[in-house]
Order: sequence, then C-alpha cells, then structure tokens
Amino acid sequence: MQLDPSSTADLSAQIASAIRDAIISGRLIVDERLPSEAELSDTFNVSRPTVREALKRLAAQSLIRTQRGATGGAFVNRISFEEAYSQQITTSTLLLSMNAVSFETALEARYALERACAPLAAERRSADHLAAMRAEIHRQGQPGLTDEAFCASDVAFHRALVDAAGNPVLSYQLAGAVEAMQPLMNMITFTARDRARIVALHGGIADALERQDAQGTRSGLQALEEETRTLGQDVMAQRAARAAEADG
Amino acid sequence: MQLDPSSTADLSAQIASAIRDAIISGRLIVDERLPSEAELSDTFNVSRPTVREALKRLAAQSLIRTQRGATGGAFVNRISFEEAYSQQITTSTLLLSMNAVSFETALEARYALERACAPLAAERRSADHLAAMRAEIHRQGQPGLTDEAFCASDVAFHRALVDAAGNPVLSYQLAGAVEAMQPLMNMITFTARDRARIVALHGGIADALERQDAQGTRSGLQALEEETRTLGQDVMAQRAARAAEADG
DNA sequence: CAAGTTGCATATGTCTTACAATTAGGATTT
DNA sequence: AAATCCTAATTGTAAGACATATGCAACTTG
Repeated sequence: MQLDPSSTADLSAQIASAIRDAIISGRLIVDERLPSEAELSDTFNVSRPTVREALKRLAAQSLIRTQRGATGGAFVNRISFEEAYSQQITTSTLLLSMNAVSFETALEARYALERACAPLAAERRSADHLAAMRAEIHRQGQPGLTDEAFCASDVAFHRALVDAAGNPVLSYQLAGAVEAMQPLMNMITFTARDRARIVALHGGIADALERQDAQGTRSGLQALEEETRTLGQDVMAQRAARAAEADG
Repeated sequence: MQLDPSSTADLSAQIASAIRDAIISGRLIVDERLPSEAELSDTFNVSRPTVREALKRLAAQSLIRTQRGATGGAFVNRISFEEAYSQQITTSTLLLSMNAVSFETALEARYALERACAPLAAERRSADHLAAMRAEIHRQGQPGLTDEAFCASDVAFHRALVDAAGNPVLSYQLAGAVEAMQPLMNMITFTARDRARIVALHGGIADALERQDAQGTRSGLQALEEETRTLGQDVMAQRAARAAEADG
C-alpha cells in the first residue's frame, strides 16, 4: 500500500483510500487485522493522529471495526445487511431532502421498485409475512392514530411486502427507497376517509398476495400509487396556495 | 447539541452522531458553516483531534466538506447524485462479496429492479438513450473484446436503459444493483456463441424500446435474465467440479 | 492440583502543545 | 489606482504523554 506523492488531497483521505482499495480488491479479507496504528504511521510516514483520522473514515463506512486492548486493533468488517440498510437510508433521505426531489419523482421510483417484487412476493410469501401485513392493516384502522404513526405503520406494511419476496438483496435495495420517502409522506395529513381508502387498498394487496395473485398485487400497488399521488398533489397545491397568499 | 454522558461509545462517534442528527433533522442546513474545530472542542469539552476524528467520519459520508484558510471551515454538503451513486456502489459491492450472496439471488434482484423501469423507459426513452444503447451493442459485437470489456459495455448498456426511465431516483437506486453485479459477472467467460446470443437479446430490447413497447422490453429483459442465469450456473458447476477434483 | 487473582504488555482512546500550509481580506507601497 | 505584502483565522500534520481496556501469563491460595 503506497501513497501518491503528487496528490493534493489530505493524507488521511489518501491513506483511507489506499486501505479501502485493499479491502475492495480482496487483498485484505474479512476479519483480518490491520497493522496497529503505530505500525501504519511508520509505513505511511505520517503521525498517529493522521492514521487515526483515516481509520475513522473507514469506520464511518463500516469497512472496519476497532477493538481496544491487548489483542485489539482494526479489523476488516463483514458489512451486514443491517449496516448497509441504515447507511443507504441515511444517504437516500438526505439525497431527497437536499436536492429538491419532487414528491412525484420519488413516489414513481418507489412504486416502480415495489411493483418489481410483486411476482416474487406472490410466489414466496409466508404466513409470517401475511400476518405482519394484516397486523399493520389492523393498526392503520384504529381511530386516534397520529399521522406519523399511520405513516410508520405504512412503512412497516410495505417492508413486510418487500421482505415477502424472499430476496435479501432486493430488500436491501428497496429499504432506501421506501424509508427515504417517509419524511415526504409525513407532510401529508390523512383524513379519516383517506385512511379508509388506503386501508382498503392494503387489504386488497394482502388478499392478492394470500391467493398468490401476482397480477392482482401489481394492480393493487398501482392503485395505491395513484391514491397516494393524489393526496400528495393536494397537499402541494394547498401549500402553494398558502405561499401565494402570504406573498401577496 | 449535547452528548450522552452514559454512553460508552467513542467520543468522536458520539460527536459525529450529534452533528449528523442536526444535519438530518434540518437544524443545520446546506452550505451552512459549522463552528471551527476549536469552538467545537470547547462546546463538547473534548480535544481538537477528537473533534477532527468526528468530522472525518462525517466527511466520509459526504455529509460535510472542509476548506482551509481564513474563511474556511466545515460546511454542510449538498450530497450529489454522483456521490450517492459511488457510495452505494461501494457498499453494495462489498455487501455482495462479503456475505456470500449467490449469483442467483443477485441476478434475480437485479433483473426484478430493471424490469421495473421498463414501462417508464419505453414511454420516455430519448434518441440519445437509444443511440447509447446501440453504440454499446455494436461494441459488444466486435471481435477481440476481452471478457472484462464486454462486461463493462454490458453495464453501460443497462445503465442507459435505466437512465432512459428519466427518473433520477430510480437511476440512483439501480446503479448499486447493476454495478455491484459486475464482479460476479466478471467471473463468467463468454464464448463467441454466448456473446452473439446476448447481443441479439440486447438488440431486441433496444428495438422494443424504440417502438415504445413496454411489454416487449419486459420480456426481452426476462429472456436476458434467463440466458445470464444459465451462463452463471454453468460457471458455478464447473468451479464446483474443479474443486471436487482438487480435493479428491 | 485447580481456581481465582494479580500484574504486565499491548493496543486504542484522548489530551496538550506546537508548527505548517492555505486563504481571504485589509494595509501598504509603488 | 493597482499591485503587493502582511496578517489573522482556520484546517492539516506532528510528537509526546497519559488514560483505559483487554488478553494472557505468572502467581498465589484453598
């Protein structure tokens, strides 16, 4: 592992990059211990704080984990689906909120992806998945539920649907899309009538999954997308109206 | 921004977490300047190196950028689609390679997601997208192409297909799925006959997109998935056979 | 002899102090 | 007025020290 002396980037960034490349390329394998900070600072000819900054960068990406004590050190981390989930959700959420992604664009992407797992979910759904979905549907029908709790239950419902496809890679990819939508969804105020419609659509989707009807699942999701889009557009229109009123 | 004194985690991790929460919640907005390292070390009652480790963690996630000089400092970064892409690809690639995700599982997820953008791509594909796809198809037909170059062109083809859907969120989500497959795809040796079949399938997909035939695009992708699965299974079977031979 | 205890070596975590490098903006000089 | 230099602020890097955690071996003790 060598550094490029002509680079103008921070030393800690260069060192992190060198180690990252070694991990990605497989020269460092899972659970292998990196040299100690003192050794690394020798080999790279930098001070220990600089090495530490590099290691913290890698730790932030879950590429390594550190352990104190006699047999401690930095170890190549086997990144878990859970860690990957949470990183992707953080990134997706910020990407949406910082780049003024419209409600329509995010919604379209989300449901396009979700419909992609309809056939697999219809084929493989287990009793557990169906039960989880039914439980969320029941919760969504309870009176006195806050809008936020309703949205959270909605996310849980869709999460169960995605997991029913039985493909962890698919679940991972979709977690970001679904959860990143939540802040946008939380802007919507659901009237009792809205909720009733959504609960009915959720019920239809669960029914279709239960009878392993892929096409029914797809069209149920389609209807749900359109319902949600209408709700979102209403909210945006109201906001625009209020903003215009405040201006003039 | 306060720290939890009962936490056993590293101070730098706690500080990074506190700042990250402030960014995600919107208390710190894009392009806003964070307090200087000296000020942060005062407010958190830690030393400057500890603050710096926290800032490097955030920089690794593209949440902040730093600038030297008189008016320098750490600024909340507007995360771009490109940065989000590359982070997701890194994470996805490692997730697949470190968790022994099978070729079948990854392939299934990839094509399920890709078929999801078939209707949108058929509706919105521009001449540019079609031209990009045709160019890659032509490249794939050239003799003397290495397997790696063939795979890279394959990725470019699929990337154009995804971009044709005209939804940046969809493109972002799919970039990880498609590109993370590349190391697995690179294990495959493509015979001339294999390549001819794949090129023909690519041509069929491009044709379907050109005539805005969503169903044709979907079935073309379906056929491509099955072709690829067969190729992958052959490779795995050969590997298993060689491994058995070496053992016995 | 077995079980618990102590102490040591090693590693990361944190602090302190210092200096180098970079940069914007003002002061100075031509 | 324009070009130049200087200065202050800020991040980047270094070096050394101490604190803390932890595995392991040696030691003590019942």
